[in-house]
Amino acid sequence: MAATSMDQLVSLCKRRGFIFQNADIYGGLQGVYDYGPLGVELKNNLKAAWWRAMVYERDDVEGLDAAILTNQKVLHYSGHEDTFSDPMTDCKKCKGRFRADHIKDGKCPNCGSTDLTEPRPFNLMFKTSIGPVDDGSSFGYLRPETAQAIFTQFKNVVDATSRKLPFGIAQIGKSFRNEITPRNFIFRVREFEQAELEYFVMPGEDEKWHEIWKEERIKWWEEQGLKRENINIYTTPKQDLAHYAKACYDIEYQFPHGMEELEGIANRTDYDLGNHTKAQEEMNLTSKCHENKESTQKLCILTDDNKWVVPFVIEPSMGVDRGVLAVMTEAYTEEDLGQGNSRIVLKLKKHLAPIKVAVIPLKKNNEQIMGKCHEIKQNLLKLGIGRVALENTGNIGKAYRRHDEIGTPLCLTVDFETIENKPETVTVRDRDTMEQIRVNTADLKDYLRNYFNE
RNA sequence: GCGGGUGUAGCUCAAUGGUAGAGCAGAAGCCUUCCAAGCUUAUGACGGGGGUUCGAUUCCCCUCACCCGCUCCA
Repeated sequence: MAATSMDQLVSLCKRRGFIFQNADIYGGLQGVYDYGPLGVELKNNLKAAWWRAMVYERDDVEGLDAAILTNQKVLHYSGHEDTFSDPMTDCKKCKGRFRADHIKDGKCPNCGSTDLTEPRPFNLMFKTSIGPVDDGSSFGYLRPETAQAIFTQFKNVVDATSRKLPFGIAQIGKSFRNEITPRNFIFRVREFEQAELEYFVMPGEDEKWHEIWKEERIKWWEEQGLKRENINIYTTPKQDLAHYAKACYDIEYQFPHGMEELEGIANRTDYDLGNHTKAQEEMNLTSKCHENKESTQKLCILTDDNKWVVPFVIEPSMGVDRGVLAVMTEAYTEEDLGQGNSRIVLKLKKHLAPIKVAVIPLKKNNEQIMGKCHEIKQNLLKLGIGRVALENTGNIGKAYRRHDEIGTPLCLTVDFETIENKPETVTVRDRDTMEQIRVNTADLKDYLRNYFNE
């Protein structure tokens, strides 16, 4: 049974140090959160899993890490300046809010009232002045998506790597949107992290690749622990598509607040490369693009039969924070152990667990036991499996509960048998089954290596 | 931004127009103690600002944040 309310997760996140409200001591900042000691581990693990699947395990993807500050021209030609700035109008009668350009004849689309407020601009992009003088003459944007730099660096990447179609460029990083209403914990926030792949294909092969990526991504999410029954694939209706997309699948997940988007997989056609390319008239573009006299490059690639084409793009784009929320939601479990005894267990996949192994002394005021704990911890760190924690609570049962709650897959306990008997052994306790076995400390490294690599 | 709700310790919750209580967690210590709710000790809070009042955590106003709806979408 997964988490059923956001409150359960918010409470756990704060209590154990996964996620905090940003600027908490000053009353917070709307739609901005910070990742604490365990949250940063979990998030890094999720990003690493994505990078591994998207870049290392493929032969056709390169990585990129571009700047957040963005030249205004990039977002002008990308279409974001036009479409990410919506004048909004409120109906005073039914309290509805609508984009001003959706209102016909000055009437509210909902109730027909003509008692409307003046349209007010609502810019979804964060604008910031660049350089020492803040007179508005020089400004840039914080990027509203990581994708644009992949398009603007397309030619550089192709030239540097000699790639042929199909191939992709992957990037993980922060994006910023001035959301009208941040809501639902880390689900909709103003500063967030994306993991995006732009996969470039021959025009005409785009629909095939769109299907392939949809299946790939569902499979990946299942590997992160999400149950298929909690995932829904939503096909965006034509009229609701983003300005750049020809078609879009949303991978939705059953969050505590509802079935909502976790990842979008869009067919962006040749819209973006087309917009940012010069000499558009020579390019046989299928998209309606901004006329561009400022770009210095043709964003195209040579095919095997020596033709220059502007590729189509399939874009699987995941919200990293939403991913963290999803895997936590799925992993959150309350178990009844009988006799009024219960435990909370975060049944995270082991590659995502913030702490891989906890080393626990049976008795903390025994120098020999504590010394052995330190020794074992230092030894295990050399495995490179991730974070190994040394516990020094005096109560073994509480230590187990604590590590259940933060998802630590294995607890090693050093007891009197460890220091008194030969061969030297420790108990290894499994998070999900609570079962224990004794393992010879000489075999511990191999045991853990196998456990975490399987 | 609009409408509705909430805001007391790290977490979950009490009480009160007159010095704010508890459980759990956390800290130190005890216990040859393997699955929380044994023992001892110390620690910890009324989101922020203004007003009414002799006195405000409590009443009023503003503000900030969170939750629900509109909206949005990674």
